[in-house]
Amino acid sequence: MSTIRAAREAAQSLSSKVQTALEGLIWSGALPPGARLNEVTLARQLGVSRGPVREAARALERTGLVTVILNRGAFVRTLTIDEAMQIYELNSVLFGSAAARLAVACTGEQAMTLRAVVEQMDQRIAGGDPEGFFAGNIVFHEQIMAFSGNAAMEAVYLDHTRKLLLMRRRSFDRSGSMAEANAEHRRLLDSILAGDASLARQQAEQHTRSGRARFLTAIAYKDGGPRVGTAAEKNAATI
Amino acid sequence: MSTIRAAREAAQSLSSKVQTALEGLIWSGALPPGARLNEVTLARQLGVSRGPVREAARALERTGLVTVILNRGAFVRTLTIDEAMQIYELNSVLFGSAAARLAVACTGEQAMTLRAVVEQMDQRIAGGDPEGFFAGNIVFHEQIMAFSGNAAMEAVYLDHTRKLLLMRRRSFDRSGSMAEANAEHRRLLDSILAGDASLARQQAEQHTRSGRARFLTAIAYKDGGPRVGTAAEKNAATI
DNA sequence: GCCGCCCGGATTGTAGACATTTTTTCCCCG
DNA sequence: CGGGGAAAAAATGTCTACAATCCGGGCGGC
Repeated sequence: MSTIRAAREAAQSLSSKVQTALEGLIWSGALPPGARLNEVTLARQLGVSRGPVREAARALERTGLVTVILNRGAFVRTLTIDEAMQIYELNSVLFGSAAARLAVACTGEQAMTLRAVVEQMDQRIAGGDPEGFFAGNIVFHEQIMAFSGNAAMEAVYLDHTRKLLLMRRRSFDRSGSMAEANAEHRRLLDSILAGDASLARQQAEQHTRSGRARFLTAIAYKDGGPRVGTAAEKNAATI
Repeated sequence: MSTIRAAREAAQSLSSKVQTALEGLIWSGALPPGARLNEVTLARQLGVSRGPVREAARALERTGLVTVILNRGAFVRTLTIDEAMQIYELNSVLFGSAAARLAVACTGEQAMTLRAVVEQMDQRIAGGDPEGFFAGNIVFHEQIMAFSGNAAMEAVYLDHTRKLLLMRRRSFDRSGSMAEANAEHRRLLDSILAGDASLARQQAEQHTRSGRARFLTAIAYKDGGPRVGTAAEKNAATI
């Protein structure tokens, strides 16, 4: 029956598979920000026709990964710092709301799950596994959103976090950031378990802001610093 | 040059026009919730090929108006009461955040605009123009979201409000609701102009909850009441 | 020497045709 | 007379072909 499940999952439309492939190409940098998605080239590379490629591109447009211009095609979206800041603010509100909700309605099982994730992240920090920590970090936030019980909020959070993830991976290069972030996770979890909704909301929002700060620091390191400051005119610098 | 502008606006892809047409069909009830979007029929009716219809349907899927199932097509989405409640909660958080932000950063021009909208709604209530009030109500909320200066939040709010609008129009059938809602608008605007972010957030959230209550009342009237209560098992009743 | 114009190549937008899946219908069997 | 199953019909998924549009290079005029 495992084969049945496999066959069932394999039976998704070509567009979906193409969409996943395109996400991978964007992720890996093979399609850098600003690049145009040439329909015939991509179709040939992926061994499909232009139709599925077009549908996948339009789907990616709705998720915000690309923008399409009439008669000119789809371009990999370049997120400005301003847009990233706005997404952080949005995520802050959503994550804070979810934490507050969870503080008054957290089950024992959920608490154990969250504790386990935090423990695991600590181990991965100690073991020098930044990729593992990164994955655990995502799980922690997504679990809290999922446990909050509002599917609409969760979907919005996931959508926007994915956009940020396109560039955020580098934010945790320094091990100090990871320990700092996980300490915040632990404090937030304590507040939730204590049932203090107001404190949990505040800590969740603060944690998101800290993540934003870590992200900006990483950007500054990467780009050499001065640019972030000088480009403040429009903050149009792509990341 | 007016002709140039007109030509420029007319020069949008067929998919966009088809999408608008489909939204209209769903809006008007010609495509009731649960109905399947027959590609060849719609294509024939609209005088285009299946391609644009498909693209429009996929676009509508991302906006949440339809859901598409592999090999079965696109169906007009049926929003459950649970989902509507979750969207109200999400909107409450977003609207509250925007109001709080606006309370500390509202310009004089923005204040005048909002005041004018509220005045206009009052006039339309007095003039017995529920459709006009309904439009003004949307403008008021969207203006606050726009003035808050976070495009990401605004986009999320608009997207989800549009889903609710599919059914919310009937919520204001009783004139008492309109007066009540506009009184809340006025109080919220006063808080914003007073610069009290905390109060503005609270009033904005409260206003959204009131809107949810008005909506539930309208639903109860429409469906005869008992169903909402008994269907609480899964709240799967479509609206 | 520079600007504007025109034309060819390339690319996207749309239409129509074929393949695959789903749904419906109808017949046969119990 | 009701239910199961197979075949036909219909609908979607995908592919190929054609039309409209946009970008870059070269030419002529000022």
